[in-house]
Amino acid sequence: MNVYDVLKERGYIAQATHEEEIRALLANEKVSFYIGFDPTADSLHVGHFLGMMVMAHMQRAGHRPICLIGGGTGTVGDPSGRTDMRQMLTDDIIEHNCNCFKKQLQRFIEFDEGKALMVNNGDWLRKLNYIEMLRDIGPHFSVNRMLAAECYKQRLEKGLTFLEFNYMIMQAYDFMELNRRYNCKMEMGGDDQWSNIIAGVELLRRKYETPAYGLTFTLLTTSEGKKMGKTAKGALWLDPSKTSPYEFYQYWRNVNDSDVKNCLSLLTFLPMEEVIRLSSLENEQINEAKKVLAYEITKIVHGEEEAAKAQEAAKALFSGQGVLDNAPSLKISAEMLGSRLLDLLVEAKVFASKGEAKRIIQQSGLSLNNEKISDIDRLLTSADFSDGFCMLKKGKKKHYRLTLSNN
RNA sequence: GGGUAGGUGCCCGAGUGGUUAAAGGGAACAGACUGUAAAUCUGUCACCGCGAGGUUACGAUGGUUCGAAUCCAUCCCUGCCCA
Repeated sequence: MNVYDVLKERGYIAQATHEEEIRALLANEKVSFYIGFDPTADSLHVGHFLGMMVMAHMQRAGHRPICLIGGGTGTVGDPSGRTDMRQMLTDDIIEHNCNCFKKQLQRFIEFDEGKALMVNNGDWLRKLNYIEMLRDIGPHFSVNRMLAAECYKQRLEKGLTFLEFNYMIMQAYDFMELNRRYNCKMEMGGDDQWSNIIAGVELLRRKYETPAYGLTFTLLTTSEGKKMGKTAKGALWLDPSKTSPYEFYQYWRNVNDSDVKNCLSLLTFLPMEEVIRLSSLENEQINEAKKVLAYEITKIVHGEEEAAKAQEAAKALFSGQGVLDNAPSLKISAEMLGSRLLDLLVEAKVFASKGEAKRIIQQSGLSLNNEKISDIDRLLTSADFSDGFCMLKKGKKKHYRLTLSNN
């Protein structure tokens, strides 16, 4: 089966510059294609993960992914679809973030034997000569056309700086450079990148009359159209120290019924028949599908062992069976015993402030060893511990396994 | 550079001297109902305090006033129009 059809069947594809030609191209030759990742944070998140899934499908089909790290474009910041300007990052932060991205990408894409490439656009963008660059590619861009691009729509109302306006040109330049260096023929990206992608495709076609293609994939949104992968704390990160495998697992375990199918087909490698079977389960049966979904994604992102641990912990916490060893834990210093539970939990960042803690306790949202705490002055004592731990529950779903430490 | 409209809590947005920790909406959080779902309903939603109360907050800094998010000055930032 042609990868194009695989991608289409699984619901990845949003827009393509030349649908039939791309289909034929992917069927007939091994194609080098690229996806760019701008180093806006020190970890990739679920949005990036979707792109990596696309890369993985393409790689499995024999094509060559080029992961482009935006060490150059990251200095400018992509205004696409945004209402405000991105915070300008310092060179040090950008470099650090690039390194973090590199490490994470290596976990998902197979780089051995030239099966994939990882390059940084800082290598060429940062040493460009302004006049030369302008004269080289400037004539191929129409400002009128650029201004009409969908990606600037929001910003034309709120204000767009020249710095950011140039982002599109830099991205187009990247495609040209990758085409020259690695014979890269196609650029892929999230659908919000469509304008930037056609800019590159058109540049190559105009300037060199080279065939170039662009393909965008669906953005990961809920059935209500909201962005997926947002947690109370912010993004759902792929870095286990920023979002623990358990939290990660729980996120997917709790998606809406109506999003199960989409998530299964986009974020796991399960065969489509299985995706369809699971997502057509009804009522509480669909929980089975959610368990599979959570397990599968966690497995891809954090490995089988972590996925199993997360699943085990969830089972112990929510069904009361199995071992609690892998439940999210919290160490309490032994010498703090006898203090107010509330103070300890604020100290441990379970609550953002004492006010919040009190409120939750007053709303009966906190329980210790399955008993609701109603007294805000409740002390935590050794009597609460058995077998060296006690279980704390905040709200309906947040569990902590408290253990004692000696320092 | 000139004119003009603005900068309010996580976001949007009302408020133009005192009863305003600041309407309303959204998000979020807790509870009920459930399937670790959705929808719905109820409550909460700056910080400290058991409480009375206190502290900090409406772009920044200074000032007027018994009292300012609201008035004045200077500065910074943004939109629009003109050059």
